[in-house]
Amino acid sequence: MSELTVKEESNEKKSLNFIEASIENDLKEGKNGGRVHTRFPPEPNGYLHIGHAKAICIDFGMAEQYGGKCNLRFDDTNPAKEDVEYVDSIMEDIHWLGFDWEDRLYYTSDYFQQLYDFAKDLIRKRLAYVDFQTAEEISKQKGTPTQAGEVSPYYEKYSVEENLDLFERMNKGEFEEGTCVLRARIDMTSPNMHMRDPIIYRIIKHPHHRTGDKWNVYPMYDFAHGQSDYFEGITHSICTLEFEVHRPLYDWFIDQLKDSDYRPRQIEFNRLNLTYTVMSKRKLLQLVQEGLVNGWDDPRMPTICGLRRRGYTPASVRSFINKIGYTKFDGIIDVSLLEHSIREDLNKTATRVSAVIDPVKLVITNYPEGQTEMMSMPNNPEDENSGSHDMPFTKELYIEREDFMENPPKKFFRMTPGQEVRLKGAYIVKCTGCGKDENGNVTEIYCEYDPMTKSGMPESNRKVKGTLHWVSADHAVDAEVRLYDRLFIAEDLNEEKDKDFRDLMNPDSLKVLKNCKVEPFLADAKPMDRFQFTRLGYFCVDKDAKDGALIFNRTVSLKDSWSKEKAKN
RNA sequence: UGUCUCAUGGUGUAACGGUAACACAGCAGAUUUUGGUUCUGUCGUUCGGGGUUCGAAUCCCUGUGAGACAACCA
Repeated sequence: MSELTVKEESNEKKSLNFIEASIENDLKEGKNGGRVHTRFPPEPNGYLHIGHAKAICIDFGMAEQYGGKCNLRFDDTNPAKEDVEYVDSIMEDIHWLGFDWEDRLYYTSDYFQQLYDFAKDLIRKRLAYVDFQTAEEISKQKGTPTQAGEVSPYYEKYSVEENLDLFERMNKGEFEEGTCVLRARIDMTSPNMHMRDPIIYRIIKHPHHRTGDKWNVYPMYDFAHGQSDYFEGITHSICTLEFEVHRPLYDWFIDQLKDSDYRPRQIEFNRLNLTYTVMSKRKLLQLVQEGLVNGWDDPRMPTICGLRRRGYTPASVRSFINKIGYTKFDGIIDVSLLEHSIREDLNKTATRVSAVIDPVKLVITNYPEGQTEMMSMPNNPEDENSGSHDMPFTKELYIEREDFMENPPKKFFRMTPGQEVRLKGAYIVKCTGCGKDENGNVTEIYCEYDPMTKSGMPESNRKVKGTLHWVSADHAVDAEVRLYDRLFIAEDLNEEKDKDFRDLMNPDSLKVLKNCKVEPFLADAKPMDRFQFTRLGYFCVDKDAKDGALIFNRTVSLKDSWSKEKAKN
């Protein structure tokens, strides 16, 4: 489907965002030999979400736009938290979005030796020292944002040779986790906390998913990221705003490392927040682990795999990212913009089919018993080349229960006694009444059809207020339909600081309908196939579906002006 | 009583010293064999106070508000 249409939306004229402006400025000044080389650096400790999609689009997008390259680099400096499980899913998600790193797949662990050697250089230059204090002591000495830190008693305790020896012994495993660390020697009085002799190496005796038990010391993020950029020849290291305070440290290490004019530069943009959902890895993990959702790819999750299973197309996600822009303002995007993006895409591409999700029987009392007519239904009125498919029409049909009202409010244009409606693609019928059970529930609806109003006949052009979708009771196929709604009831979860986000979950975020009737054309639909259920919304076949057991996920409903009208009364 | 960053309609984003605009959302109407789509119209915006300038959303000062930073996480 539209997975392959990657570059179609890039040709529209747009003003430059601040990242593009700054890259173009670097280019104009001839920095780094006119190269643009970016990287996407996920930590393999969770699944990618739509916020990462934003990062992926800018990282790969800038490279593409300026004739450069973008590396994929797994930032695997903490073996205690990371796992190969995540590596594969991350690569799958990037590819699904339509981006490719070609042969440039790297791991920060590829540079462990270089980083280790660089750390020893710093020791030799007296710019790093081994500190045997506890985490609490170090933290206490670090001061607070408003109060300077104090110099560590280990600052000058050992000679260069002793520090070198100690660091090597740390790596040999002679010390237990937490007994000592290697710190860069910068400035304990710096107003920037990150410059107060940051820890650059700590002992972790947990096997690494790629290097096994080769190392007992692992570099911290700040000591790995910028240097890895440098080793790979990255020119623009684009990341989110919370790393802004780290930039002086990023630059400090690069200064110690560089031996030419080349230098990578960190640029920070605003992270994506969406209304009615959470975006932090920690909270997403919690939802999964506590069984509050059905896994990382639960269609209610803002994960890439969740959106995929929900029925979002890569093109729609990219178009959404394209609309929200990159700035330094920390705002929150209305999910309705995401929904608009997928409707916009699917309206052009999804085949229209008939499905009744809350069926009630409609009997056409004057239609011949046992007769079946095949009605031709256009696959997509938005696309003349999309063709059509046939749908059987019989005396007994199913229609939506909510499309009938015995005593309707004003502006109800659907089935009600005495009123004519059109059965889409078939005949105009007039409702004559309904049958009820002993509790007064409608069990059947009766109508008469006008044989002269079959679609295509001149009389079918008669003005009728309402058009209903239907399926033949004799031919309908059973299906399960899963209706999804927003996961949370609060618009901005960040505003609800005093509440646990789990208490703000929407109890109706998933409704499973088991007794749905779909047209026979759908009988052999396959997982991930996308459709528009006429008048209802966009749906895709869930991966749990099997032959003979159809399951559909609602991606998004159609816009519904009737429900708004109804709400007014 | 620190450092850094940010502040434009309800939500985002543009305008780069010269008429404040675009998208989404909302509202109203037209078209429609989907109460969908499409089309038209409409509502509504520069955080406050000073200054520079013929002219300020934009530059300067100041105030206010918001976010980030005190993990041996990334």
